[in-house]
Amino acid sequence: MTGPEAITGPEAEAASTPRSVRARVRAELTAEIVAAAGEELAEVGPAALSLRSVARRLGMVPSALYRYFPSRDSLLTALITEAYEAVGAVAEQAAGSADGSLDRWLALCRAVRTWGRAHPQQWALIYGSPVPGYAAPQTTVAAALRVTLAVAGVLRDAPGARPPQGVAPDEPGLEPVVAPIRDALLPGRDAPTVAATVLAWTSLTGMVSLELFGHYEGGTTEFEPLFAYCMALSGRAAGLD
Amino acid sequence: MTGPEAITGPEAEAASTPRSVRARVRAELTAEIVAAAGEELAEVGPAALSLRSVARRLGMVPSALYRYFPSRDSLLTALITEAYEAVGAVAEQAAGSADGSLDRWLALCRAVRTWGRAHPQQWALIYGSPVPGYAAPQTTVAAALRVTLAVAGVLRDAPGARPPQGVAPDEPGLEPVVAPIRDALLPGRDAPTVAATVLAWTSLTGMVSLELFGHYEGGTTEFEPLFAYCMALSGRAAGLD
DNA sequence: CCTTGTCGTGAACATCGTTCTCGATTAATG
DNA sequence: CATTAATCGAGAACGATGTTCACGACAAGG
Repeated sequence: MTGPEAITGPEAEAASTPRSVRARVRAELTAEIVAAAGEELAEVGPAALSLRSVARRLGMVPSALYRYFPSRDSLLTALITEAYEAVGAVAEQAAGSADGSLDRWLALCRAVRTWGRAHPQQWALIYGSPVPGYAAPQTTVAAALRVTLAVAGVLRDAPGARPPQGVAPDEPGLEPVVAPIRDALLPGRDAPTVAATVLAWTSLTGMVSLELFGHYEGGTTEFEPLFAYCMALSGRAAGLD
Repeated sequence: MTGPEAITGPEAEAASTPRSVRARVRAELTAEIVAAAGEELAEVGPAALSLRSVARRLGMVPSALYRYFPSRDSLLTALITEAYEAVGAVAEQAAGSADGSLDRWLALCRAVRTWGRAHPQQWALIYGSPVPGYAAPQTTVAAALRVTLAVAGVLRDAPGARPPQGVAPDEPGLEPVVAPIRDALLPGRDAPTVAATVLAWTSLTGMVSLELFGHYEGGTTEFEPLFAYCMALSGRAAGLD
């Protein structure tokens, strides 16, 4: 439940400079395990990820893994944070390599979709249904925040904060729901803009999930133009230009 | 892979009038199994759904279930179609019990979300990540079409077919992607409207999934106003009024 | 040097999906 | 009605899974 730190003892290896030799080889092996688990994940998917096959891949005996991860769930946690960091990184990079808020948004969307198509199992791991008895620990929500922040970053320095078009009559009770999101991500925006931003982010993950999970069976034609058009639509609704 | 029909033999019980006594008790027991599996699903979720515990719940021995379902996957298939039918039914009913295309859309959205919150495991089963080695058979895609048709029905008799506001410059290559969707669901609409409809449907599933899968950690405040506002936004963008 | 803690091994347990054989019971046939 | 054929449930078995435990081998620190 708490990740590998729970069994490393008091040494608290701060990931930068493991003091003893023991601690360093331990850190290396831990990384190797995560890497092997990542390969296994990419092949068989999250639900079928078997601790024993990860051990086989490393030439270890299954019980040896328990010196590094207290359970299969904690190994999954490591993979989850890794996946969040990966998609967050490509989102940040894409958002930084374009000019104009709408183009930055579109670049981010394309990058996220490309990453998802390249790593469908990791996508399923973080945006699919949660694994059975798994409760997301704090470390994963922190990693998940990274990609959310990348999205918010694009929206934050939009030029106009132009209120979304087609605005519905003010929904009563919108304000209290929107307040925590605005404070965390989009200070100063009005409630409709924040809502439109949430909708844009939701559309992005929803569209990629629908495609990856096989809910779009409209043939083999290239999906990209529809995706780009829809993301442009949602971006404009959120005030991008 | 093919469902229970694969082992019932040539009698082809047409679900209406099982001829022999044997066939009737068989149909009843099959229904009981699906019901017990549904309860189990609601408690432990799709990935942890155990064929043995379903058998225990019924006081049977595990191997006995194989007289009715050739594998655990086929049992999952039955649950999947059942879930699709259920959410399709509530969507149809909600869409029929309101006037005005936007209000019908909002009623449908609220009904779908309510159903999802009441049956999160079934939601995960159909809109979450697909189970490991599972390939959706034809029967499930037919059932999935039902809710899609309900959505399209609302959009179809929208008054204006008013082109979505904030329309982006015509994306090249939009037309061929949109064509099969238009032919199947929204004959006569222009490409931007069809795209906005896809976006609206995506936003609905995406928003419910995000909420159910715990990706919205903005506190315990009531999510409903934000949901309703966002769905109104996406509905208007698709030309509803 | 010797103690202490870490690590890999191997056996074990409970659970899972699935297959098989074996009586028992029911439906169809002469 | 008697006999044959089909269906069904029970139970044992196989390989696989996650997890726990006791046991040695080894390095670190006093």
